[in-house]
Amino acid sequence: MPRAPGDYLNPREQQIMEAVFRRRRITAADLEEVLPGQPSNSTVRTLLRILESRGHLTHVEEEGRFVYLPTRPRANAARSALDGVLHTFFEDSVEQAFAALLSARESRLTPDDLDRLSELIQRTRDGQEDQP
Amino acid sequence: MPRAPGDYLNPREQQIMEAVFRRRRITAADLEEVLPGQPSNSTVRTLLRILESRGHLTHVEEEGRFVYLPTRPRANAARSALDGVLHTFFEDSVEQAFAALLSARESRLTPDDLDRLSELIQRTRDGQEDQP
DNA sequence: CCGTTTGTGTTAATATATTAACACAAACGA
DNA sequence: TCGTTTGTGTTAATATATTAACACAAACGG
Repeated sequence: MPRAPGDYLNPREQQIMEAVFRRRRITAADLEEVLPGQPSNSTVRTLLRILESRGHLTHVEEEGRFVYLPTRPRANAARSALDGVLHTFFEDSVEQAFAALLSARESRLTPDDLDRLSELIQRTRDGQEDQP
Repeated sequence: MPRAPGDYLNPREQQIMEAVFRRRRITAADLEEVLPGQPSNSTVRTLLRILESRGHLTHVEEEGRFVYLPTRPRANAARSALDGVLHTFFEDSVEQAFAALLSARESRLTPDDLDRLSELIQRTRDGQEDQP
């Protein structure tokens, strides 16, 4: 039975959902390698089944084994995750979050990267003109 | 005893840490109002003590009651949270995360907001010139 | 054909999280 | 002064998460 929406995932569930979202799809065997603590294959399959029963995952059968996929659209989940971080740490401010992303990453962002970001903003501005 | 670093928080711990980071500081009475499910004051205090024993919180006494604070520097925690989201959903790409923050928020970001973001990028670029 | 490998479902033991009862101290107002 | 309020610490019952043993099916190689 799915838990109430807005409920938080327990530690193992978090680890699994992150792995699935990162890789888009995952099998029990894959997950066994990914999860810390070297859980048994049996354990991993149980966890996957629980997550499916709670509505977080679904599965398709491929070549005899189960491939698990997130039920939530990826973009949707990504947005929620970002919103959560903004809410907790940045007073829901996109600008503050931007600043954090830029700062101390300076060494990793090339001038070309920055150009692309500027362009992205420009495109956003352009897009707004159509629907003011 | 603190758990291993990198360990995930359980649901209640997540809720509490988010509340503390959002408000910077919190008392048991505050938290009682914030947490879903109307836990008793006794319960809340127990949870806070556990979080302190695990190294996530510390407390100071003010006017006879305990005020709890995160042990981790806020900026540090914020960064980790952002990095986590980037890792799970955006292939560690700042650019992809930017795009997500901009898209579908268009209606909420004013042209002035966008100007400020551009400026932020410009400042980042300027800062880099000093240390190429 | 039969043992090995790799997959599944069922079920249950154990560990951890979650909740709160209870006991006690200090501050406050009648 | 004495009951009430609001805080604390100790302790324990209960619920949930976590782990994996066990049983069985299908595919594969010798």
